[in-house]
Amino acid sequence: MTSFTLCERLGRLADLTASDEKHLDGIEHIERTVPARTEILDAHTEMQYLPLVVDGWTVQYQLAPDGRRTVHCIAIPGDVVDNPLGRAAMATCSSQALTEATLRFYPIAPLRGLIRREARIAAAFFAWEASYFAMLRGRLLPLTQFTAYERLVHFCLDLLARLEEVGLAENDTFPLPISQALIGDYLGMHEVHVNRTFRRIERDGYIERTKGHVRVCDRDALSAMIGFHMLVPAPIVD
Amino acid sequence: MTSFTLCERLGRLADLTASDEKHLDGIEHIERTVPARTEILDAHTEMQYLPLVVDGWTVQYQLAPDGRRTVHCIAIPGDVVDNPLGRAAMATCSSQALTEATLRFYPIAPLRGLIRREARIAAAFFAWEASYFAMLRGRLLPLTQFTAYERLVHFCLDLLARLEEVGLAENDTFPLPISQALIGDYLGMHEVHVNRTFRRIERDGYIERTKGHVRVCDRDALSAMIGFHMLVPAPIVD
DNA sequence: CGTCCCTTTGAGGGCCTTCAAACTGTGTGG
DNA sequence: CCACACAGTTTGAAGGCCCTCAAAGGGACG
Repeated sequence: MTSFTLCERLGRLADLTASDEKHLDGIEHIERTVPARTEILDAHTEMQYLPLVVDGWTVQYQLAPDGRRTVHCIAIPGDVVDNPLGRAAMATCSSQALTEATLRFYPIAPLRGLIRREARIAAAFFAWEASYFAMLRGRLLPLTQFTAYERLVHFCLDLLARLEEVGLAENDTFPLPISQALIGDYLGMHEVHVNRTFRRIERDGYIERTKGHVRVCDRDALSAMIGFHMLVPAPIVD
Repeated sequence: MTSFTLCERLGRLADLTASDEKHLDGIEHIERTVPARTEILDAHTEMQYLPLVVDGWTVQYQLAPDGRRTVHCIAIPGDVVDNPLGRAAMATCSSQALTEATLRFYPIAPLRGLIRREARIAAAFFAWEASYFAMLRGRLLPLTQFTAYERLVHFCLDLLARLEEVGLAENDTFPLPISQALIGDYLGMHEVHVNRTFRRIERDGYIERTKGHVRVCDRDALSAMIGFHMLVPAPIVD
């Protein structure tokens, strides 16, 4: 369930013809497994490949000149680390592996060619970008209006839903192999406050935390608390 | 300079053939001018049209169940209010006109057909979506790490650059026909604090405010203050 | 001239940050 | 096998940025 090829991933976003699939599968790609903390992308360098996460977690982050950091995206299997195909190939963020991670790197040049020639492939990339756009928009209300407590609740529900979708979470339990400092940079709050707030949510009986995992005890109550159903992007249909 | 058709707008994002342009120009659209405060979109209703702003300002916002509001996008001429083509047609946000505004509404069904059949048109929509994605990502560092002062500085520089690009700002001066409450909901701060912070920036000599307009006095100093050049999305090239 | 929307200013309080340090678990080398 | 380094978690105390509540002032409009 977690081993996507680019063709399979795009096939979920648009109806590809057999010819499209042949084109996509014909692209030579590089598969590589790297240990945790490996740098995958450097900001301000030219991207040669589209990096697709097959296994493990990666993060995309941006640094301010003074060292402050924001996390653009926490990528799980099935996600692209960064997609340069719709814009200049210069990487706008840095990225590194959070766990041991396996990635597939697809060369950009032939993909650009396919997008120019094959409408369904271009449409699939369009839909893919739209889904990432929707995901990012879903963070605006939490980031601008929610309290730390609510932001963290939203974070848990969102990650649980995303991981369930690729078969990496069940029984309301999901792995969380990342530090609280990173969660802080993702949600715009400080490491120390992430910790205090997490413990408060746990003390309130809404979640349980064990080593590297979180169990959501009362999903309905948490969803109602933050109106989660209203924040989830609509599924892609035609 | 501010009167875009959809075809012209897409043509800036990909190389369209004469045939593509004919297809796009062949789509019957509705042009409508509405007074300020007119509702343009309602969340949770089906979108039938792609709304392109030709003149005036519009805003896209989302409400939390308890009434808190976040502004997803401040749309200026050349922007789409919301693009449902890459996803389900259900509107995810509401939208209204901030000033008197002229919009062109392009029916969705024929556009979906074109995207499925014409690769360059699909590619242009992909690039368009990618540019909105990049714009949204550019707000993450301000929203999560910047102080209110820095966020407001970023807001001014960003809006100035966007308006210059469509010929609606010059001499470091741009129109700002929106309330401080709305700016607050865009930047995740309260109306009152927007006001205090704006006046502080003005007192510090960085900007001047006159009725409905802002002049950036020391653009270089402000850009350096927040590392603005590092936050601007890269231009679209092939 | 009154209403409405928006801006502006003041005072007080709370959420979150900042600084600091102790604690835990893991891997490494002597 | 222990000492040590290192990364991450946890807790405490103090302070500041921003929020909240409140109200006055200004401009547009009927």
